[in-house]
Amino acid sequence: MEKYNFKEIEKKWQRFWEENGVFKVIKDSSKEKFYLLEMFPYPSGELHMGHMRNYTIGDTLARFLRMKGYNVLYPMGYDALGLPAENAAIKHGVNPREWTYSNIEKMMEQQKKMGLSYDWSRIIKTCDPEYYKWNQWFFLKFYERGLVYKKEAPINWCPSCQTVLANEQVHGGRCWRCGSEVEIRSLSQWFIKITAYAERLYNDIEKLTGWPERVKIMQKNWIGKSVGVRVKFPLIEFDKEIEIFTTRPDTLWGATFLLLSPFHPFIDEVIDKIPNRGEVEDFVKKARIKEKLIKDIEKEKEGVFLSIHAKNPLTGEKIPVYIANFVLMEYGTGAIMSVPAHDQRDFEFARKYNLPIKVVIKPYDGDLKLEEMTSAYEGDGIMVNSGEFSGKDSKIAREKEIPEYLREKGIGYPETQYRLRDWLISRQRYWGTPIPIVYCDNCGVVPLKEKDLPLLLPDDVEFTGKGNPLETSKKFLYTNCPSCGKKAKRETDTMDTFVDSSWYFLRYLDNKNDKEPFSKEEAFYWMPVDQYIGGIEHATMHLIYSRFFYKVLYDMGLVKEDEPFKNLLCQGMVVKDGFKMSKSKGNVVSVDEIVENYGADTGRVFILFASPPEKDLEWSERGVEGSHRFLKRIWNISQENIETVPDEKVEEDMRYYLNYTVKKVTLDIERDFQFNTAIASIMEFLNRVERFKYNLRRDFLNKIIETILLLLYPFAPHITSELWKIRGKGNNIWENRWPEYSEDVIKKRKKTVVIQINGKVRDKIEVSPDISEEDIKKLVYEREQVKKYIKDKEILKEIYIKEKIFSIVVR
RNA sequence: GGGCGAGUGGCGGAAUUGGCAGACGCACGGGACUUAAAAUCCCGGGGAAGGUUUCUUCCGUGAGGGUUCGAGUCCCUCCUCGCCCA
Repeated sequence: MEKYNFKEIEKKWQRFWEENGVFKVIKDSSKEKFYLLEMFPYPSGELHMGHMRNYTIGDTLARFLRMKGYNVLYPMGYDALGLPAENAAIKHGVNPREWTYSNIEKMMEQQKKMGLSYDWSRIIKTCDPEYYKWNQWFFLKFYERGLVYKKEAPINWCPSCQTVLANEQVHGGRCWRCGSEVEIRSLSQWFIKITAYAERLYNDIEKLTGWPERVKIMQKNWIGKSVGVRVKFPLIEFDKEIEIFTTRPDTLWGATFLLLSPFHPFIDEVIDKIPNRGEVEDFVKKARIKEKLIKDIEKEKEGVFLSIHAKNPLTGEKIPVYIANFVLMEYGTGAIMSVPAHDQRDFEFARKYNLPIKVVIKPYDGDLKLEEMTSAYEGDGIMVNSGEFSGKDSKIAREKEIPEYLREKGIGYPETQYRLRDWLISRQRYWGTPIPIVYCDNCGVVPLKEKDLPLLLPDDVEFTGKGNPLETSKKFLYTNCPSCGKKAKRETDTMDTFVDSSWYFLRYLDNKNDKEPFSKEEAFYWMPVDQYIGGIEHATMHLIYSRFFYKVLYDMGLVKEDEPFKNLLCQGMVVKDGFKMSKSKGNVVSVDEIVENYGADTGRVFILFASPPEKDLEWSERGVEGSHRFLKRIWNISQENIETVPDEKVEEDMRYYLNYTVKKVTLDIERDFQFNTAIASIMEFLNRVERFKYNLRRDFLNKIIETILLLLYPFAPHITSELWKIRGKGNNIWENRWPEYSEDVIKKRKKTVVIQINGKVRDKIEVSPDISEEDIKKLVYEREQVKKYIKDKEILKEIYIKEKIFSIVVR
């Protein structure tokens, strides 16, 4: 018997799979399809353990499902546009294109060494013009549908580098390269109107029955639907109204001041008409920068009086208008009414600036005294001091009566607000999809013609770290207007890379199509994705943008349903010594190292065995060795030539355990992707087989070993392929059907029934299945143990749970 | 502050969803093989007390209480940690 030479074996089978195109798939309506998708990686140049975990889970599932008879689409590609390539260009002077393509090569190499069974012929790289052409095509289609528009929006600006910074390039309010303090500037940028789909995105979360609950909750929070009213507060010093949005119209009578966001446009309108101009300007300037830069730090509630008053439209009271740093311009109208008695933040603000507090809701079972309040009462109750609504239940009144009343009086109207903002897709960067727009002095903003796509990224650009490199390309910048033919200038913004990843799963279906992004026919066959696997970090952005994109495609008639991902699995992180693997922590274990030292099969088995997929995985070198030992035992037992002395009793037992194990492994994978327990039961079975192998008929032992190989194939494909061949079973283990099990054999087995007396286990008996309660009762009371414990006692109760437990209560 | 989730041996983790807690693996201890070590194989194990040769009893799933013949699992209160949103 040869040693388990995993290096040679793995290389050999990987070559075989590739050369024979074993995992290529095509549309085949005679088979049930299964679209298995993993989140495609950014080609940073090296795969990390998180990737390996993601792909190991996917590949195991893919191989399992193929044996189950599905037509499995299992593709891979690269999310290849984006900032790091450009950073490398600035730092090391390498061309982003070369840098990216060489990284892709490296990563593919690593993925192949893991033995992943992708259909590589379907590969996509988003930086290929053949790919991003369709980003541009979608942009034009969305434009036609009124889903794309341009507007002013704030950006991070480094005054020293003369460039726009992405949020991740801002470190502690400073430029990541030169350390200058970052400014906020306003720039005209492209947006996609995702808010037009907010309601559908929100409601359809219900359809996502195969998604983890927490992801759905995160999406709901992200979309942030709230039902309320919009109310107009007339100003006293100006002939104007301030509009506010509130979900608590039942507290309108308690609004004792108004708060504006520091970004509220009204501030600029009145700034030179107020007495405390300097103070206000100061506050606003600081608040605007802080707001953008230190988003996640707990903000001290601060404000400034605008020297203006409004009139509460319901009480007629004169109330002051303040600017406050915690009011968001992005949400609602950028202005809120403050009801300090019934909102904690307002309460704190009122106390700090000595503003009036007015109680308008009392708890159902008590009183609310202003003097005694130490915090706001935010619950529901009985309305007081609220004109004709006094005495009503706040919860009931705000649903319908109050909004209707406001509408009648012309004060306000019901409205639904979303936290979700339109999607800003403009990036002032080179390594992205050019936006297919030109600016013409005659015709204004003109979209390119479809036939002129793709609009290619030019090569004559300079990477200096200053400004947008695209602006340095003479070839790119100037063109003729598609409409009038006169000289025109191109848009130099490129698209957010989330555009690329919003539809990539459709391009796999038809990656060589040069007439359309994908054929409808392929999409109708393969979509939706049956199982999507990836990290939880994409719970909101990517997964919302993709859902949105897909709904638009549905409206365009390109796909047959309006949700792209039927089932979603979010795998946990890979940690070591309690921390996420990272360079800064110095606890990184490289994929290459594991494949080199133990083999891909060992790495795969360890990753799947150490933890269930959705939980974090603690990396353990010893654990890896354990998995390697397990494979060596498989290697050895598969090739042993032993003399056996069959024993019928042993064989009968073993027949049960064989069937039981097949069932357990099958259900563990199918039910919940419980690969860890599936592998554990294969190990358990192997332990038993080794103990009793001398007492089994040779052909039965062969069947057992071969079943183990089939069960193990999805987890450890190389070693099982090799052993299958060595045993003379043929070249292609993967062409076998997944093992079947006999429910009959499992059922016929004698069952152990536990006997409990007063809740304590006192004895156990073996019974044949389907034994009647009468018979089992007889057996139970014959037992010495039972007699001992019930002697001289009164039997109060007997409980029998079929084939499990017989419980007696005595006194 | 709000929402969600988790807490089980020395460690990673099991437990058919209310029915023998700790499967499987790691680490550990003992033994076999060996000049020796590695590798491999076999045996052992939650804790405590008694018994003294493998048997008995008690305690035990973050803490406390409850429901139940029976709770890691269900309910209430609290503590700690993680994630998301403020």
